[in-house]
Amino acid sequence: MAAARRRTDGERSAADRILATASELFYERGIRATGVNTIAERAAVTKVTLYAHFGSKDGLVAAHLRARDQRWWAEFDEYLASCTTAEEWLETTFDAYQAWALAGEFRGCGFVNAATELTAADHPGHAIIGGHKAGIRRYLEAFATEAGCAHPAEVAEEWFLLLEGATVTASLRHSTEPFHRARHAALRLLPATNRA
Amino acid sequence: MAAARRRTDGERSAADRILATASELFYERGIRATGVNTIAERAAVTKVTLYAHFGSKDGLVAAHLRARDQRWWAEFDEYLASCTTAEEWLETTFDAYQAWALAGEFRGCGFVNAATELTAADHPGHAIIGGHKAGIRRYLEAFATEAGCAHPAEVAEEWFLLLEGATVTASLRHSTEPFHRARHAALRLLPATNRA
DNA sequence: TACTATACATACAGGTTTGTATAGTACCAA
DNA sequence: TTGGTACTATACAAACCTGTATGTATAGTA
Repeated sequence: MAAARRRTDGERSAADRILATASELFYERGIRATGVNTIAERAAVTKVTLYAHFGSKDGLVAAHLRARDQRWWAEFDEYLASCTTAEEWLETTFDAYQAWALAGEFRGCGFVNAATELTAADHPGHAIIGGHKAGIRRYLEAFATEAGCAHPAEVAEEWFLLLEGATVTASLRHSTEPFHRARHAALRLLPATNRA
Repeated sequence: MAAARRRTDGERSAADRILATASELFYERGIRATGVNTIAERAAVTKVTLYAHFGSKDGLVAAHLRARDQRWWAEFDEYLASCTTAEEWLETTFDAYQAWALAGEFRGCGFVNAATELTAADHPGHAIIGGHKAGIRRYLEAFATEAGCAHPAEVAEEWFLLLEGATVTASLRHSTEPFHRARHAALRLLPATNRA
């Protein structure tokens, strides 16, 4: 029937378009609230193509989470590239979260939101989400170790809890002030365990 | 056709059964994932009765959030009834959260989960959720004031962020350890702002 | 006795969901 | 020129969704 339009040079592949569209809609509207029909339509792709690439909606959800994880680390690393001391890293981490919340429609952590929607305990997404969060905690622990904390794992965990709490609260309150407050608390927790 | 079975003495009304069932399923499976058909069936009630009482699914969601808020405060107040000093209140607050996470299937904060599912910004649920969280913050601020903190609002907010972060993290990790860690951090944040 | 409230049963409308089946088209490389 | 890849278009199955229409039965109250 209609033509399979030949993809011109700078154009993204169908798979790329599907994944980008899905990531956007899954985050902004939620996973259950976003149907594959809508994704296919917005990506200017047929449902057949979508299923050929991702197998199922759950497969697309997993791919979305993997892609989001990659994007997250790329942006985060770039944000922290100029830091030198551990204190600077720590502060900039909270600033990075705040900047992220200011850019575009903020709906909290996409991984946490996905986890609450994926009620099937064996969904492949849960492993990706867990890995993402574990990675952040390792990152923070490296800061704490570098800062010479006596118990780096514990301080890192406390920073992590502040970041998670600030993310949820900033989303609910439509404000970035919680990140500022969390940063303040994190700095106060740093010397107390360590070099007092 | 079949009888409208007369409710015997100790038996709950249809409305009560609907609300209890909905609260259970909305929390355990999520709001979008729970259909009104399922709720009616599990509550041993017809869909017509459900709609007569709550008007719409959104109406039922709002009623569920209101009821959950009431239950929450009742349990919380009871848990903190025996406390006398502000420090004791603070510690017991974190213990109460931990105990809550241990009882039954823990899926994080039902209000936060609901907020991420209710993508319509004008859904009546959002006001209830916001009120619930504001109430907790006020409670914490009262502790901080009683403890003689110089900046009670700010310390209370930091405790609040720790509680929120611990709740999300405990849910994702299927562990209550985050509450223990959060309590530890909260206590370290108490004297630092205040009576140092 | 008459009225009202509450709940029942059944059926359906109209839409959306995920996923598949079938057939046709455009391009590239051997 | 032939075959493979990547895609399009349309149509459908089967289940589920929210919400309503219609009629019936029971119990308390005036």
